[in-house]
Amino acid sequence: MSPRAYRLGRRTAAAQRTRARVLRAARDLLTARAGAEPFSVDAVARRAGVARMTLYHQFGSRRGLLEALFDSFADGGELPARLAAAFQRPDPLDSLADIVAAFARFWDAGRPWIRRVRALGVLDPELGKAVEARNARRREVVRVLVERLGTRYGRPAPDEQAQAAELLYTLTSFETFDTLAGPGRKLPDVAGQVLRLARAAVGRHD
Amino acid sequence: MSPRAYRLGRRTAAAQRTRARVLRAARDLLTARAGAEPFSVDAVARRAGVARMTLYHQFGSRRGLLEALFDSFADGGELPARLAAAFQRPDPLDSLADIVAAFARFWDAGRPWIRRVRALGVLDPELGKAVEARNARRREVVRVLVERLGTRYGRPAPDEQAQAAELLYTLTSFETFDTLAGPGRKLPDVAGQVLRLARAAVGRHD
DNA sequence: CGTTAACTGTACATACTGTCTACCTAAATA
DNA sequence: TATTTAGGTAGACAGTATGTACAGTTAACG
Repeated sequence: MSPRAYRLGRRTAAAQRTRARVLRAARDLLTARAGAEPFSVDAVARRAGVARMTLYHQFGSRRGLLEALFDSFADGGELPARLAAAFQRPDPLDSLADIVAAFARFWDAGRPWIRRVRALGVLDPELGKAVEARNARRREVVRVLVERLGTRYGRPAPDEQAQAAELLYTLTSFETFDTLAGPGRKLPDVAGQVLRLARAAVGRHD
Repeated sequence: MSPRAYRLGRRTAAAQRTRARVLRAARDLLTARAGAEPFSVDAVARRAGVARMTLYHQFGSRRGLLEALFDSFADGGELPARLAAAFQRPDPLDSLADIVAAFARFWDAGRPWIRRVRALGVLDPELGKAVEARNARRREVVRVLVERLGTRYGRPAPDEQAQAAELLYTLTSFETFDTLAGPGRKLPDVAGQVLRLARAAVGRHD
């Protein structure tokens, strides 16, 4: 697909490396114990072992850093592959189960710091837009799924489909997972509970 | 030195009045369009028409102000009365419906600023404790309800009851309501959707 | 070798929190 | 009436944060 850029040069390579190091430091800092340490540009820079100016040079601003962090996580993970695999299932109810499980894994992997980035997104409207853009993808995923369910199991009224999509969107949200998981629930248990509700949301109970 | 007995009459009345004015200003500021204006102690003071020092004098700190704001909302509303009324219903399934409706109303009334206070609670662990304390009440509400449902409709295994309580806790959370309501859904519609899931959560489908 | 760009160091303007001190004023009390 | 008390105010201050400006260093690149 994309031709491998074999002439990219050591300069950009090094730049990408520091970029990655900074993002990792930012993630670690956000993950750190109970939010005791405030998330400041300076703290991230110190943790990454670079100058504060490097951050502004590379990300433009604190917000830019957070957006880049959010993007790196969303793109870097294996969520897209898992979602694609879920849609391969012949029975859309199986797809639903896989999708719920995929999001549960996804949220669980970055729980402590995703929670904070989202909180920052609520407080900073600009950052909030970036978060919302990611949510739009999930919204599309559930919309397509509901469509398939309608085709397979009999199509309900359009507004009922829309309602089902809204419910699935909410059930697969980070907030639902985070609240339900609480301080120490096991991942499969939580995913199972969400799936039960999700089946109810589309009118297919156990 | 014998501290003179100083019974407070009109003074506390006046103090309560400024207190209320400040809290109102804080609420309005948090509600203000899209969070454009940052929530600073100074901004609240200006909006309330008092000196910044008055806020520190009255609430101790920015966090104290936010906690007071949160408390004033929780205590001042009609939620407790509605919950009490809900528990009067003979059929616990009717109680469930009323409880869901009560929380939906409650969250809807302060949606724009509750969202921000909760975000601030995520970022500030101390403030988060205050928020969590309020959630503990709701947790107790759903626990008692699940207990009643078990008595009335046949008691499931203890861990199933615990799971049902967790689900109801999540479904009645602000985050669920806020996500589901989106930008422009009608309150009764959202409450109805949540109720459907809540009934599924306790094993009572339509 | 000269150019370019990542990276750095320092200084600076701005804004916010929180503390301190002194002060004014009106209510409450002796 | 005289005095105490507490709510509210004003200004200065320290500490920390973001973000900008600018000059400097270093190493890859043509």
